[in-house]
Amino acid sequence: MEMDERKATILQAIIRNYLETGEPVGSRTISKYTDLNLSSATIRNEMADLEEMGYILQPHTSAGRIPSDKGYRFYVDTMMEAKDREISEMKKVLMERQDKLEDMLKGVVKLLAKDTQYASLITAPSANRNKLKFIQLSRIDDEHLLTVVVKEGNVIKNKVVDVTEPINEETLLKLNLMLNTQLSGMTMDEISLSMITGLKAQAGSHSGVISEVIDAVAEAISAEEDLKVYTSGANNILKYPELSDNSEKAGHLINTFEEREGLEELIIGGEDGDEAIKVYIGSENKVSGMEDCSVVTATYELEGGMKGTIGIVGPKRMDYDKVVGTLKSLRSGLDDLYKKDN
Amino acid sequence: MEMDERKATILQAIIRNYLETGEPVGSRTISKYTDLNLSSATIRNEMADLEEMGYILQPHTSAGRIPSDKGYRFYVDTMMEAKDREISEMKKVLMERQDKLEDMLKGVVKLLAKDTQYASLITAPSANRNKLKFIQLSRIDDEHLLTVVVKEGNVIKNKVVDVTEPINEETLLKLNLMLNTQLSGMTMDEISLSMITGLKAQAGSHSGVISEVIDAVAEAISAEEDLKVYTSGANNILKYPELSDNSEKAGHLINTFEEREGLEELIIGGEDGDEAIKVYIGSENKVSGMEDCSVVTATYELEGGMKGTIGIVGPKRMDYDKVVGTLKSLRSGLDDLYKKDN
DNA sequence: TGTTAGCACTCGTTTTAAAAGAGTGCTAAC
DNA sequence: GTTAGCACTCTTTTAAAACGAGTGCTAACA
Repeated sequence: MEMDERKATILQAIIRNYLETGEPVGSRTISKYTDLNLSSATIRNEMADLEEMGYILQPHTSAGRIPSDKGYRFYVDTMMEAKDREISEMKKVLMERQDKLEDMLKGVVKLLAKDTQYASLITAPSANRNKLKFIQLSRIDDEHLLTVVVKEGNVIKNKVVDVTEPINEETLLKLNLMLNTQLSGMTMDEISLSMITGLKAQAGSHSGVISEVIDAVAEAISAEEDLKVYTSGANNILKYPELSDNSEKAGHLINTFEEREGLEELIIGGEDGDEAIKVYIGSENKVSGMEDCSVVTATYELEGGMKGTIGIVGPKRMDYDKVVGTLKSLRSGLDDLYKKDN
Repeated sequence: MEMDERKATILQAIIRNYLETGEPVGSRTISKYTDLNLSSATIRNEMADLEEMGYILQPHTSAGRIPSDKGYRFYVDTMMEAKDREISEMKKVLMERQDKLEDMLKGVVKLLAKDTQYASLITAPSANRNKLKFIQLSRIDDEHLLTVVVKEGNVIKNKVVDVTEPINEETLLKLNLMLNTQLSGMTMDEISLSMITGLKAQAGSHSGVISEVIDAVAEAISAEEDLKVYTSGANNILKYPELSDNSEKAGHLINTFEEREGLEELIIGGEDGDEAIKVYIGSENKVSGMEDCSVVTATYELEGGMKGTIGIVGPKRMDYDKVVGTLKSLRSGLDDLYKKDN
């Protein structure tokens, strides 16, 4: 048995209808819905075929059909008609140009959740190339030293280092000079153990401080840490019975969003293909507890190679066309904006 | 009519029972529950009195009674028997002494939610006295200057300042010296407009930079901003029908926890009385959407006068004894720990 | 050979009625 | 002041019936 055009039309009609209503759809409905002019009996035959082929399922004997994961996949891959959507409200948020990136991201994710009615997340853009721009040691008081690490892209990290004996201003100047001469422009990988040993030797009695400073640098430079995630609309999960009926699972999902733990899984690992927008249906995504969800992700890029990800999590019957369209628009919106005025 | 001892005993029994079961409690139950040796009929009379006095309510004619807000309040104020609870698991988290305060707080709030089965929040400790310790300007590149502001308690803030024309190292040194001489040790209030004007004058052609730096200082020093809130267990709300039945309201609550907005309301404004642990029942707390909840808050203090708040949000029939006991223990746990080894 | 009308059958959902049960308030007696 | 008893109220539970959406199959049709 193979998928011919008529079967595809019927499958599409079934999915469209199910996305709208959330109810299993029967042959009679399709018979009227499509302009194929076929009787419900004929549709029934075709539906039996589609079921056999694995594109649709019957929840129970006397019910209509619902799409299977395979069915959704087919739809998304070949039948979807994503139109770019107007996202004027979000553009407005972008335009207001909060001086704090954080506020902007919070605003966007909130509007996204409101607009789509699905749970949403966004990660702060981060540069891949984690080069050290410069280091600055300053004396806070006799026991504490402040280490400021500035990375490429002007990302700043601080760490307070305890010192056992006071360090005078002169030594500090020397240390600063030494550190910057040797380390600026380096990436994590390029800082070798021998360099560290060398630095310590040069630092003489202050080698302990150097160790701590190097630690601070390592911490600052390792990309993983500051993958900040903002979320909104976890409560939308309650709106979809297929997700909220099992309150155990629903709670787990909500918790994931509240604590933002494990969400990285959604976002990484998708770097291989260069498709900017990706759809994961049901068990296609690996985050535990999200087997009944679909996830759509989009990567966006700001000037300077800063990349971030936007994600939408909803029921499998999410409105793929709409979501993909929205993300597409939002993506280019973010890009444009930053290219223009920064 | 006034509250005599017997009425109080009965009221207590009603509340205790209702906290356990969540069901309206009838006269017969109380007759057996207490050791007053009274028949259900007598209890009924007393209950009628208690209802008239406003301590209990009848959801409908043929149902038992449930406590009113006034009833809960009476219970909490005069009848509660909070015992300090063993919070060994949390102590363990504290002991492990995450080098990051953030991780520690996340751990604590998570365990707290798990232990109590209510939604929980904790704010990062912050010093009240927002004195400036020192300022450091550094050159990032020709267009950017880094401002590092260190506050009392070694809290650090950064800001990148755009400059129109390059500033050389020498000028930078001068500016640094100038700023620190004049500003360190100051609080927000003490930095007057005349001082700022003076600084600008001294800075000559770089007065623009000074303005920006002052802005950074103002931003860093204003206490309000970095009231970081960590939450956990919002999903516990789903466990209590009285909160989750109205999924509109439940969603709103969950959203509040997810986005951590408006939670400050719970926490501030309670500074007046010096009771460390406070209980807000139902409409006693002002956060919108929490009329059906009770909130228990505790303030904790770390060395150096750093203060933070812990909060528990649950249904009005929350187990006050347990929650207050837990918070009491946790509070002293946090205190002890930091006093000991920092 | 593909399409369709017709019909028996399945199975979840809704409706309806009845019964059960929990609890009260009141009265009258102890 | 306390309590047994009883009628009454309202919700919850249970059971049964009716409904209805939808299917699969057969047989007839073009």
